[in-house]
Amino acid sequence: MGRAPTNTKLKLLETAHELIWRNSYGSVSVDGICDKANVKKGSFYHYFPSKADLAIAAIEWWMQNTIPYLDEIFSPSRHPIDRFTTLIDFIYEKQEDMRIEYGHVCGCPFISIGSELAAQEEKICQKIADITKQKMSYFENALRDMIAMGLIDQNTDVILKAEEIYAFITGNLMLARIKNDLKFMKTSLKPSLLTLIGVERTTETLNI
Amino acid sequence: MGRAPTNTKLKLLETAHELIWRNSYGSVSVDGICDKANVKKGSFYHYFPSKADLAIAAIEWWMQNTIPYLDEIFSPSRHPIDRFTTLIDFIYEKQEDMRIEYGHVCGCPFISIGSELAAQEEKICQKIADITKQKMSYFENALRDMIAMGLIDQNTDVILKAEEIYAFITGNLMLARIKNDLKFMKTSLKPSLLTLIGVERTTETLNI
DNA sequence: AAGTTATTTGACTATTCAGTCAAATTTATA
DNA sequence: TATAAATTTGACTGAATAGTCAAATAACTT
Repeated sequence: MGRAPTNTKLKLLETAHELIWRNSYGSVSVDGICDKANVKKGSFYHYFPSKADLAIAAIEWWMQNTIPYLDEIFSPSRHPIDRFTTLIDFIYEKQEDMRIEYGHVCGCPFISIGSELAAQEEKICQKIADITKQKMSYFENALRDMIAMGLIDQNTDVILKAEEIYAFITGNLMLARIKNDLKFMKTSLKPSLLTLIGVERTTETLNI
Repeated sequence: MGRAPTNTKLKLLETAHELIWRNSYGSVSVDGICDKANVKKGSFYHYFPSKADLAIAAIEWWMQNTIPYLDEIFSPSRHPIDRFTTLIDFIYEKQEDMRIEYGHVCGCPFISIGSELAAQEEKICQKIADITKQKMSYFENALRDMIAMGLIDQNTDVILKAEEIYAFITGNLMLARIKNDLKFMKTSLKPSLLTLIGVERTTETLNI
């Protein structure tokens, strides 16, 4: 009984996420999203009570989308140093793809939107804070393995170190977006990150 | 002959900068800026050809405002490690003041606005890239002194290291804004930054 | 085919937005 | 006091904005 669900909601999520990531929350209108998604405005408000709610849903959807990749990259079967270097490769490739397709480095959608709406949308901040914690837990997990393997200082505070790593990568993504330039990310981010983590030079140059 | 200049332009710069820093470029309207500055819209467009031009001028004005502080903090008469620790103190205090006054951690205005307008306003990106370079030159200068004093590895690439430092601080400011939380910045940023720079533990714990 | 339900439509508000402009006003100089 | 020049004003435009809603439609079940 009743009509089957359509893919309209998903189309809206995808379109909104892409437009907001490339541009900004403030510069993307509901009309613009609807046009690009070939959806009428009435349908939009059938699925989402407001523009802000769509943005939150799009972020949530994107994170769910990302988790399988993180699970693979941070697989316990992978050498912990390799997890971080693979993460950097993954981030770089995505950024480079988008730069080629859209003509602009796009950075991290969570951080860009979070910063833009930090003072306006409490809910969005909470959501992004949750995502941040979730991502850092991957780092913490890898750092614990590194301690167990004697790769880094036994007294490393993994919570703190994970936050440092996250801030470092975040900062690099922001600067890459503003400068529209992936040079640093391509050539220097990986060794810089390993130094930050505290991996010994000898291990680092083994190119694991 | 003719009428003397007034402080209207400055009032607009100050007001725009404060509102955009606290909120975002997209969420602040010309009307909002004019109301808060007690200036009529006609006057606004007498001084600035567009909203985007005001934003650029406000950023430029704020950087000019900041330079004397940077000059003092990075004075060659100061111990180079002390320059960085003083910078962190300076940043933290400003952020804490704003958090108390406005109820929200505000982060770095240059980076927030730059990220928001990265895909829309070429001019603003160029301006912020210039500011970034200018700030990093303070770091490079201090790093060279540190090499000369034997405080860090003689083979340190100061250009690269300055970029790392800038990204690290930037990332921390972004996360502080999104989480509305200065804990990490208050207690951990300083030691983390010194580790990133590569200062020996012994020197670090001297609390210079 | 009839009934049920979610989905889609398009026309509709009311507000806010950036930007315009000619006229009025202020303040300085000569 | 007359003149000159920058400054200020307020009313205006036209477009874009987020959001509403009743009616139409599509697709599924029985």
